[in-house]
Amino acid sequence: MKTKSRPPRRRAPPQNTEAPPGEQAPERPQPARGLRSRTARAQGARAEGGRRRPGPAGQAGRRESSVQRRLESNERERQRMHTLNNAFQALREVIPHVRADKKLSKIETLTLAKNYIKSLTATILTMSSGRLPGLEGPGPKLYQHYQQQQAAGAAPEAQPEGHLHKYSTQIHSFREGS
DNA sequence: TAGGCCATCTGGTCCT
DNA sequence: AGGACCAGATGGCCTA
Repeated sequence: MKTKSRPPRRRAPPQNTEAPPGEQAPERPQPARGLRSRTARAQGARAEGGRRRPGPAGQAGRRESSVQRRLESNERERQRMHTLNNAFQALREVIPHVRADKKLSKIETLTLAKNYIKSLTATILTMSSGRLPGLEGPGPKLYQHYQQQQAAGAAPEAQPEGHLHKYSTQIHSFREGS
């Protein structure tokens, strides 16, 4: 895995939607000076060939309403992906990791989150099944759930210390930018 | 320059 | 029927 410290890339509003300019999402940044927007680039790419080239029915003969539906669908898909990316960003912000200057990739975020959750679970289990006699509620249930997971053959390395070690190792590997 | 990561478009499928 | 979801394709940006 490579180290990345690049600034967030700018996204541009769609160039080809029928929506009036006033309806552009305000949070959408303008394209960097001198750069074509992604939408424009994609449209260019479509014109240049590849899978996105309109089929025979889609060139001059495609009905206006069909084109309109496609544009609306594109916009919804864009919004959906923005929502997904916002969720990724929110997740990044609650996962402790060493290099705050380095933005975690999506796969790194998911992997780190998974192991972070496992390490927290292991920590809670250690506390609830051990030295906290007064603890009632989630502790024993959590422990039962954990044992069931183990019995179901979850992760072979799934020992409480193992999760913490794995998470810690992962953090360090990110620190070194590997 | 290669490889990783990403945004976007697109068509198919699922769901309400 | 229409929207949500998904995965493939594509090309740009960035770093090593």
